Amino acid sequence: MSAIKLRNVALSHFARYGYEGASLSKIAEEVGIKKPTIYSHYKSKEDLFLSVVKYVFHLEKRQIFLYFQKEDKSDLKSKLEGFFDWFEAEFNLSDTTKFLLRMSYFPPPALRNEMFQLSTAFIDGMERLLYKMMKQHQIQGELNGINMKDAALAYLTLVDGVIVELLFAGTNRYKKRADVAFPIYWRGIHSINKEYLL
Amino acid sequence: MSAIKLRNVALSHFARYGYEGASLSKIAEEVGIKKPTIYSHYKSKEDLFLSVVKYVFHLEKRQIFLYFQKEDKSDLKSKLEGFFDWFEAEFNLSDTTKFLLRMSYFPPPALRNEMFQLSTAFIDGMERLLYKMMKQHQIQGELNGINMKDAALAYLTLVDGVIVELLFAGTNRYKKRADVAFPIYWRGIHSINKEYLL
DNA sequence: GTCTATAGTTGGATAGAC
DNA sequence: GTCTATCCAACTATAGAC
Repeated sequence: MSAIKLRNVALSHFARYGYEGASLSKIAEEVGIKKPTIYSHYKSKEDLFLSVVKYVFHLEKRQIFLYFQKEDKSDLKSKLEGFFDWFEAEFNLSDTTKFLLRMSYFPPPALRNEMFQLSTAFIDGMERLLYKMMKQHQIQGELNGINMKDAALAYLTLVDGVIVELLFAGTNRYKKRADVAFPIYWRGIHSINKEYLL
Repeated sequence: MSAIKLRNVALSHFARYGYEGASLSKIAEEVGIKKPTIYSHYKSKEDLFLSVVKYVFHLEKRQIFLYFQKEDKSDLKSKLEGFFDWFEAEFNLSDTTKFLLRMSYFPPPALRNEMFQLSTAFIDGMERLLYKMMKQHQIQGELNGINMKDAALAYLTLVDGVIVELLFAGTNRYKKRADVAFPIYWRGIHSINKEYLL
């Protein structure tokens, strides 16, 4: 009954080597079973992959939701700013995020449509979550006169821009980007001075 | 003498299917030659790949340099803002950018170090190019009191955040991100009002 | 559920004729 | 430079014993 371990090892291999680059032999080897045993759990490589995909999307959504729900940093700025540190820790802890990013950006061609729908739904969910949260802080007076939908979308853009640096340039450059770009974003959504609109 | 066509087809296949997913048989088929003929041009798949990599980095650097050098939009804001439209056109025209992004984010494991160095150098070059250009506009008085290195880095972060949306969500969402996030960035680097620093 | 054995295909790569 | 023919290793997947 190594179904869970199998899924976790598969996740890690897909994240590191891609769908085509991942080998069922090597996955089985790391799990400690023989290759044909995989087929008693999943009927094909695609089946295994899709199982991992669904698991990862569910997990990631939940994790991010929990982060923003936490009460220890109750003001919005701390939450948005602190997200980068939290994310880096998550990223280094497991391969789920790397898997999610890789398979969203470059899905196996045969599963392109399914992946597109899943990742679009995921991003939409993030946008709604952020929007809802920012709206609450607007009522509390922290974000007067700001277009919340734009602010949420721009924040997601910022997050993506910082994260891709983590993918291939490592922790140091990631942190630098976050430290530099977030304050500019934060000032950008607050400066409603018309002088700067053109 | 189909060396150039071979390189272009290989580029397109690596971009769409990844290093492992690309097949020399299929590449040869699309070129209109037989598979062993590839080996009269390149001594291995890795060799073909690295040849494409160097070509693409050279090309991309040159393209971006030329865009920012152009004189038709001489003010900085137009250039930074117009980059997104220009980039989208480039992206849809060929697979070079997709190749570059894919192989920078998720290089073939055996070539991880080489790719890391190449993409780091590329990004550094972009940062210097932007910094230099912004510095000129600062002298002209367009960007008073702004930390140029930070502004350049934040702009690259913005660009990356917008581009990744193009990778998997398509043109519409890409444009939306650019339209929403750029003005916030632009205001962010201009609002030196200390009220918004904390 | 897990194994051994193996089918069937495709992968990258080479030898040698033209 | 391009081909045919071929090699060998690796892949996904299946059959059938335990």
